[in-house]
Amino acid sequence: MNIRQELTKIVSGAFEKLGYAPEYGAVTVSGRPDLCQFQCNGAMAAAKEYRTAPAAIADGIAECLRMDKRFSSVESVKPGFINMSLSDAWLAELMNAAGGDDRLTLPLMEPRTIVVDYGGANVAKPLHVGHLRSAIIGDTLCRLARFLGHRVISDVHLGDWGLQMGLVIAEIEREQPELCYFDPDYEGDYPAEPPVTVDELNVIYPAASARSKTDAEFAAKAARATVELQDGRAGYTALWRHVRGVSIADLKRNYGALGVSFDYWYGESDADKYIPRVIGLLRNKKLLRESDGAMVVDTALPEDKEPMPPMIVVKSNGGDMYGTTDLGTILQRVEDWKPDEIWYVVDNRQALHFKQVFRCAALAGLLDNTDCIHINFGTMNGRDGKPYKTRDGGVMRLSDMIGDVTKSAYDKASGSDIAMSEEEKLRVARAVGVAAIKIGDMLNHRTRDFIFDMDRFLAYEGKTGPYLQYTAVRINSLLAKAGEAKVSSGDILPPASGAERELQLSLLSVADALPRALAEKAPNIICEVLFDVAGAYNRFYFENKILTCPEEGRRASWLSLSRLTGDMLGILLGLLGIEVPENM
RNA sequence: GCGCCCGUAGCUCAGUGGAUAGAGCACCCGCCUCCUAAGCGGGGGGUCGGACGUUCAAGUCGUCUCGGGCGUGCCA
Repeated sequence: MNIRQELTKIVSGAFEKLGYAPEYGAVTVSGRPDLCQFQCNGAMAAAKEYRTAPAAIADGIAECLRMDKRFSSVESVKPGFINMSLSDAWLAELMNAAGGDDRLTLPLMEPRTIVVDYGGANVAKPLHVGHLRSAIIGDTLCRLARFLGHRVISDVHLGDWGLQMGLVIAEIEREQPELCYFDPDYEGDYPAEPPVTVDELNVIYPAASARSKTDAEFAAKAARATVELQDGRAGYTALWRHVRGVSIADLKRNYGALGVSFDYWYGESDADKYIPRVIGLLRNKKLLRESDGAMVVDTALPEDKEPMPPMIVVKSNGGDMYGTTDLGTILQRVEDWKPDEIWYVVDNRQALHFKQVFRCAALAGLLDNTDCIHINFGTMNGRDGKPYKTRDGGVMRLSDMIGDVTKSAYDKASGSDIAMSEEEKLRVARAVGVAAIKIGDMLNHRTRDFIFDMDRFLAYEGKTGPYLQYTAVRINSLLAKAGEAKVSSGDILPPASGAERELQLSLLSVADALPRALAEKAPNIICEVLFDVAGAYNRFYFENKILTCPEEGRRASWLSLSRLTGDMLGILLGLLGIEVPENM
C-alpha cells in the first residue's frame, strides 16, 4: 500500500468536504521530521483561488482530519502547512498487513509490454568498464518493471553487423589467408570448430582497429568485407557465425558474473532482413532524398530549437547506417512483441541519434502506439574527470574490474570474525564484490557523468553495497538464532521507541519509492530507500536487545519486524540483482 | 558557431516549488563482559557557480552570464 497516496486520498476528501478542489490535498513526506511525518501544502496554494487566508484553510482541514483515529496528530502551522503523523496503532496495523503478504503489500501496476534494449555489447570486442552502466541500469529497470507487474522483454541488441565485423574478418584473413572461409570458390562444408578462441579474438579486434587507422588499403578491405558479409558471401557468413558464437559465450559469462541476463540475444544482423521493408516504407511515403550520394530522411521539425540534421539511411557506398539497423529492429520488435514501450538504455552521447531514429520511425509509420524512450546515462570518468583509463592508459576490462573487486572482498572475508570455509569465502566475495560495484554506480543519478573510483568501491564502509548486505546478514543471523532458541515471533506492536517508529515508517515508504523509481527510470531511488530502511534497522538493532528482551510480546513483535525488514531488503536488493550472502 | 547536459560541504554525490539544504568519505571525539563493530552515536565544516526575473514561497521554474563535459551526416 502506498501510504502517501492513501493520505492524499484522505486529505483530498477533507478539502472536498470543505468546498475546496480535492487536488489541493496532495500529501508529501515531511521535510521537517522533527515536527511531523507527513505534510500537505495545499492550503497555501488554495488561498489564492478561494481568496481566503491560507492559515484559515489549513485550520479547517486540520480540524476536519483531527477526529480521524488513523492520525496521532494533525496540526495547522504558521503560513498554512498541514502537518500530520500517523497513529502508532495504524502503523502497526500496516506493518502486520505487509508482514502477512508475499509482496509485502507493495503495489502492482496496470501491465504494459516493455522491450528493454541494454548492454551495448559488440561481437569480438570484450566488455570494458564503459559497458557496466548500461548493463546494470538496464537490468535493474527490467527487474523493477517486472516486479511492478509489467511484461518485460529484454534484448541485448548485439553489435554484430557493422564495420567491426569487416575489420575482424579482414584481420583473420591477413593472419590466416589459407583458411577456406576466404576462398570464393570453396564449395565444401565449412568446419564446425571456430578458427579462433575468445582470447585470440580479444587481440584481433584491437589490432585490426589500429591497423585500419594507419593502413588505408586494409581499411578499404575491411569496409569491402563488411558489405560482402551483409550481402551474404558464404565464407564470410560462416566465419562470422563462428566469431559471433565464440563471442556470445564469452559475453554470457561476463554478464553472468554481474547477475545480468537477457531474454533475447538478437543482433543488428537480425534486423537486416527488415531493412528493405523499412526503406520501401520510407520511399512510398516520399521521405527519402538523395544527398551527396547518400539517401537521407529529414527529421527536423519547424519548432526545433536544436539543429536536427537529416538522418542517413543508405550510405553513398550502398551500406546501411546504424540508424537504419535501428529502424529495422523497431519493425521487428513491433511485429513480434507489440510493445507499448521500447526503452533504449544507452549513453547520453547518442541522444541526438535516438531522437532522429524515433522521429524517422514515426514518419515511416513503424510505430503502432509504441513509445520509444532513450534512457540515457552519463559517462564513467576516472578521478581526473576524463574517461576512465587504467594506470597504463588502456581501457579496463569489465572482467578485470570484477576480478579486482572480488579479490579484495575475498581478503576482507578472510579477515572476518566469522569462520567461513574456503568455498563460502569465495561465494561471499563474489556477492559482495558485485554489490560494491552496483551500488557504487547506481547510487548516482543515471543521467550524470560520474567518477569511477576503484578505491571507493573497495572501501566497503558507509553507504555501500556491503553495508546493505551486512544489515540483511545480521537480520538473517538473528532470525536463525531465534529459531534455534525456539523464540517465536508474533504480531507487530505499535513502536516503542523513535528508532522503531522510524524503521516502520521507512518500510512504509518503499511502496511509494518503487513506482517513482520506475516512472523516472532511476535506480538511485531504489538505492536511497534501501539505505533508509537499512539505516533505520541498524539504529533500531543497536538500541534494542531483541533476543534477550524479557517482555515476550515485545520480543515476538521485534522478531516479526526484523523478518519484515529482512524480506524488504531481500526484495529491494533483488531488484538491483544483488544477493544476500549467508555470512559476512 | 549552434545545441544538449552538468556546476550543492575539502572529496564523491542525494535532494518530488514549500518550513532549519541532506548522506557517505576524509578529519576530531565516544560506544563491543550482551543478538555479526563491514555496525551505532556526537562534532566541526554551505552566500546551492553568478546576476536578474516569475511566485505567498526558488537548490528546484524562466532569461542572461561564467566554468566544465558531450554532440553536431556517410564509426557504433
